[in-house]
Amino acid sequence: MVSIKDIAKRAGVSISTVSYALNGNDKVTKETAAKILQAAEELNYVPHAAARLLKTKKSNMIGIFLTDFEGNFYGNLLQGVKEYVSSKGYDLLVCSGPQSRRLISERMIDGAIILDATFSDEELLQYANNGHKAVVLDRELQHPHINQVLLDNKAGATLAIEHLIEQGHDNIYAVSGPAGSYDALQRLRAVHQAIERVPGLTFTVLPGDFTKSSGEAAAQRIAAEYTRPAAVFCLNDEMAIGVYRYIRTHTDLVIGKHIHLVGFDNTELAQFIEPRLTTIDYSMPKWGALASEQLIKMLGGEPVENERIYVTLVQGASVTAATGT
Amino acid sequence: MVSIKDIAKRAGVSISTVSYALNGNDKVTKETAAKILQAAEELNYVPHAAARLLKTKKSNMIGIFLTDFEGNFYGNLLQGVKEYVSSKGYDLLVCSGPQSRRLISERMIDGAIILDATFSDEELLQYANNGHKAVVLDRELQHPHINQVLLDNKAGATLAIEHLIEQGHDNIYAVSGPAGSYDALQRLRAVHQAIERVPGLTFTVLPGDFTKSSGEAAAQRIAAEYTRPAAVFCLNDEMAIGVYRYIRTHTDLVIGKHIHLVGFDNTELAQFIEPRLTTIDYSMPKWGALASEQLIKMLGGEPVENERIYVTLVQGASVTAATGT
DNA sequence: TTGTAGGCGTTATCAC
DNA sequence: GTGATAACGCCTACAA
Repeated sequence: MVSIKDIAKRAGVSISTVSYALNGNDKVTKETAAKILQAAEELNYVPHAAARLLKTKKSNMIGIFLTDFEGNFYGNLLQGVKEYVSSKGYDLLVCSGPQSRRLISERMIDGAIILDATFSDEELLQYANNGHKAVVLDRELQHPHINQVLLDNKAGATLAIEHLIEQGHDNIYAVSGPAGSYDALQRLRAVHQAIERVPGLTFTVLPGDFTKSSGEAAAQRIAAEYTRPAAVFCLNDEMAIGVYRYIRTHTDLVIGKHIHLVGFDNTELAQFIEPRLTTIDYSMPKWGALASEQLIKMLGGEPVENERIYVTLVQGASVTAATGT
Repeated sequence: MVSIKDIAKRAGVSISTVSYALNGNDKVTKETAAKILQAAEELNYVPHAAARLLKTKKSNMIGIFLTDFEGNFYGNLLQGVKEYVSSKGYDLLVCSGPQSRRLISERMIDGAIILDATFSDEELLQYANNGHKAVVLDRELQHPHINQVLLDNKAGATLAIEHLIEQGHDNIYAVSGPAGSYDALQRLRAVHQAIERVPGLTFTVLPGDFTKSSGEAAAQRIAAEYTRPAAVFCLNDEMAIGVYRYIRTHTDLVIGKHIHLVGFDNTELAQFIEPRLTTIDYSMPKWGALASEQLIKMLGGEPVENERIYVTLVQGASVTAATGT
């Protein structure tokens, strides 16, 4: 592998001159610089990132940590992150799994974006204490080196429940999320608040874990005890899809008539399914872009405030007005 | 940041002894090793990856390069790769965009998996000539440092067309893929071969680029010239979804009756859409796992052969038998 | 303007 | 068994 030493030899100068020339330092004359650049070109020199990192302590890479690679849930988020960070001269590494965390502690990346419930708060705080910067998308964590960019789960869940109530529904189910999920917890809490505001509702919480199959299980339960139209708020679209699948294949009930359904995330599938799923929408790319903006500001030592991503309700035919009582 | 030097000082030994102890070399006595490990623990030492890499020339990271992060097309592939490589002690970095290529040339990763048409063959060969190992999923490239794991596009496209013909269709369209795509080229070539084998078919190729909107454009064209049932083979599911969307929202034609549709990839959406899309299926995780297996073998200096991923036809109601002539 | 030298955190080769 | 010491490739005062 060719190093600056080789190119120094070929250009007949010292390695420091090469380094200067390569980094565009104007201490070196145009002629020698040209000579050096040419030599570098001829040898097709590429710098060794590790060596530079060792010295400069800056990798110009940022990492985003996801629970897994499944679903196209994250595609737009990643796109948002990538575009922003590369406009700032950073590279993006997408990471998943416990092993890849060494990228943080071993200083391969300059900062991290976390959307991965398998990180514990303690672990993250530990990294922060060791000087690593991060922005978290899935929890609240107070630390000078940690910034938050969170979904407005409360608003979303409230919109969902209020929409069902406005449509005249009074037999309401919520399908919850996995135990460790911050988003699920926030949403469920808001659901309870919205429900309690209106007297006379029948309300049931069914367990769920954000997977299709848990949606199916919930649908089975709902179908089994069906006596009158039910309104179901699944805490994410994935589970709502599970409900669709079960209701359609195992019952004679009809979504949008007997079962009224609301999801959360506005995934691609939600838009294509028939009838279209009523759900909570927000901008994934914006979420990603904002998160990376915050992170890069932190890396530059700028002060940042915690941010929030706003949500809206998109209506589909999966919810219609209740007919009489 | 604490380095082995610090821990050497605290344990009252030399840095080389520390290094030995940390790497589990049995040249050092149990007692000193224990003392050193404890000191490292107390200082909560973490090794600096860049320094190690500089010395050992092994990062234990492999990179997979994708054109973009969109769609959940790659989720299962990535899962397959990740599981395999982490079982072998490697980390996976998911990369996209021109900038991230420096990970290869700057030796941050030990090897690369390429599924990104924006890499040119020349560029890849250049990397290979510089000693970098790669397995390619989207082209044929002969080089001792490059291995191929390709889809059996020919079989897939042939299955698709033959299925349409068997169902009695004789008015056949193919919606092609983007210009640079190896997969698209292979599929289209096989389509032509299958078509030519049967005399008396009406056959039209429509331009496409693997996006939904190009599918919609094709559907528009097909609907405009509609006189009798048409059988359409979209070279991927994404475009087939576009066809659905256009046909459903802009025409009175019915998929599975007037328009018979086949896709390629068996994406999640294809399974949920009504009527279910007939498409070509293959195992994404297996593709990923096989690719990484080949790569890791290459890294270990083992010889490898090019591999192929087999495909099958899955039938949905988007294609039914032609009714009379 | 250019060269010398030291150091970044490791590993590895020697002596002791 | 343990400890100096020289790399690895690059950057950067400081000297010349």
